[in-house]
Amino acid sequence: MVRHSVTPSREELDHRKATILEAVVAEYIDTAQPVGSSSVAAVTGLDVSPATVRSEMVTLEREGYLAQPHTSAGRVPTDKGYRYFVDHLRSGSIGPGQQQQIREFFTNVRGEVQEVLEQTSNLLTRLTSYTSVVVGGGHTHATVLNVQLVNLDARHHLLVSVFSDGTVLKHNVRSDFAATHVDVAEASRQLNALLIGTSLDTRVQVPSRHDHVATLVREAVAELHAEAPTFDGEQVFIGGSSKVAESFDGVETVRKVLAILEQQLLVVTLVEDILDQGLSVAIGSENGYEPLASCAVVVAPISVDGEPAGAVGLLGPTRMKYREAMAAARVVSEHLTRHLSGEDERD
Amino acid sequence: MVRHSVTPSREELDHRKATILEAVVAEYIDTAQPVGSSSVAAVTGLDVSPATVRSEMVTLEREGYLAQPHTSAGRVPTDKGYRYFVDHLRSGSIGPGQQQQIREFFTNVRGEVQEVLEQTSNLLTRLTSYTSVVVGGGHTHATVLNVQLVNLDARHHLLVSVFSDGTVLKHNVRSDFAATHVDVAEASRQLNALLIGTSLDTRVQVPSRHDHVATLVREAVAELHAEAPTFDGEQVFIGGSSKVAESFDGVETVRKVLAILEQQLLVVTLVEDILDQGLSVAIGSENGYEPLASCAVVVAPISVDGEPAGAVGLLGPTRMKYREAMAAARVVSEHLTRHLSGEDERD
DNA sequence: CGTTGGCACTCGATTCTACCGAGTGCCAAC
DNA sequence: GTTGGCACTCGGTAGAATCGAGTGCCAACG
Repeated sequence: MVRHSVTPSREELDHRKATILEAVVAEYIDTAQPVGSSSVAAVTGLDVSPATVRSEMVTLEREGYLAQPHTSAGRVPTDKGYRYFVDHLRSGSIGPGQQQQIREFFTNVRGEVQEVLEQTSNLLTRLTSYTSVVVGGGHTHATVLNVQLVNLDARHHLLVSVFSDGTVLKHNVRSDFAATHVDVAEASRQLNALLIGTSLDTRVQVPSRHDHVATLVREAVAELHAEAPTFDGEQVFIGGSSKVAESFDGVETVRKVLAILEQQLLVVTLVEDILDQGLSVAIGSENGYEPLASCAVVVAPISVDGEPAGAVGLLGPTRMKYREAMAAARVVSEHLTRHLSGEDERD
Repeated sequence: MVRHSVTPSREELDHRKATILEAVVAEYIDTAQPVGSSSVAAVTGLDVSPATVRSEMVTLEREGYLAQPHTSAGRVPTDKGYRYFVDHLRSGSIGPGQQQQIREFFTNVRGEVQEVLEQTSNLLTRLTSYTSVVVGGGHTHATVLNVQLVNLDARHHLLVSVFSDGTVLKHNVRSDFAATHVDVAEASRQLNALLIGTSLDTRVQVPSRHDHVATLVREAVAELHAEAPTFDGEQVFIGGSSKVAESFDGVETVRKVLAILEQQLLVVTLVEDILDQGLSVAIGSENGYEPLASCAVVVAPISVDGEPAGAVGLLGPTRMKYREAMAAARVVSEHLTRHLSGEDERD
């Protein structure tokens, strides 16, 4: 986590400071109001006076865990404060009702991977009422099971390729000449011979002859391999964008966050950056996008047959309910991993 | 639309009333402020005093075209007022810059139909800064060009079908028995013989034998035809949802509208309802969804080879810039129609 | 020395008042 | 039918007063 890589030497706080900090964060998450010393004194089991709490708070503020909106208001957690809170969260589990809901979902869900991912995104939103993100992809190692070249008309053809993970790709192939059905059928045969068992990054020996069939084959292979860089097939499904309007109050903030969510590529990068850092939560500025400074993103990786294959994520305000969100993301990602690895029957 | 069915006899307004109404609507769209009699008197070429305008306004209000937020504020258009305005809009055209932008877009865009539609949605948003909707689908009459059954493992197979419009569908086919490659290849052959040239609603004669191959064929055909009802393949692409946050001020309104946009099926229905009524704009309550009461939706149909094939739409506040929005929707839909009908070269 | 109660102080939020002015409705005169 | 005149309405804004939650500081206490 960030703790290892980003903040090299993270100080620990003594028990009392930690308790106070956690109380402030918890209450602020709950109420969205600056938290005062007296309510902290009341709620913690510390049995100290507000005055003592205040003097500790001064320290915590100096060390960057807390902030004051203005002199003589209560304290509000900083990103660093949230970070401490999250890192010291004993990971909770989710309610039995939600357990049930998730189990039900995964026993009933059927259909294409994409649909499953999309539905999963909706599930996460229902579970947490935060905006959810499901990134799927990374089947780079899938191999070709079958390819087929199909005539659309004399000069337009469609290359359909089936991969071992069930993905189907299609590519338009044009020819400058009118190709006969026989040409196409023969090209199709050759393509199969050439490509079956290869993955997209395998170099294959294409015929160099100049007849129609060879040209078709070359074109088709070129088209297919042109896909390689993007084939990762990263797909994003975003659910519950309307929750953004609930999570943030400034219309302007809502707009900014929505604008980010619209850029799907950016969302993928965001989620993967977080995972690459070994994090499971990115808080405020940690996520690296200024418009998302008031957001926290919870992520959990998914894998297929042991290979990383995407992630699920939840986006909410920095004062999000971390325990619930993290638990939901974790449990769903585990189910999804199992589901995609084929432990369930698919339609 | 609504005019034909809902408001059977739509009265015309005399010239002066019409001018005043239009001035009010135009200014309100521009400023979002209630419009007073004097500014109307100043801006119209009518050469009448504010007092006269006022007395006309009283009539317009009684007839339901205008409303007052409160006594002694200016007037604000009602849905009916906007409706009159829109119905009497001499349809404008779009700026040369935008023309250019659209032309450029359509000469450069390439790739799958879906991607084109998605990109088009983004284009519309860029052009108008309203949320845009592109509904594609309705290739019900496409016929099968080629099908292919592929082994995933002994009991899981993938049926890949290519249609005359370039669509590719895939379906999982399970067998209770371990199918050999030979079985699958033979089933594949038979499926081709059976299905090529048929459309999804064509009944085909499936073999009734009980051997492995026949069972596979039956399963595959069943799977494929199960798709028929939904095959319409209605797809929605929504662009610029962040614009919602700009168009409306109440956070609550923003939330409601976003929530509607999340339900893609609902969006499709909405757009199609409007088209079915022969409308090109639905204003406020006309669209039939209470949460969209403060929205206007501009639509324009698209077709492929003469067949209706979806629509483009723009969603904004009732005080949207109708002329621009309608022009943009119309022009883009025309381009898209031409593009999808194959008048341009595709990659 | 850490802890505590006491206390003056700060400053956003709330309430109240006064007031301004855009815009209306009405009416008498043209 | 149109117009200028005029009293009236009522939302919006500005300023003043007040409130109170919460702070910082300090002296006293164990």
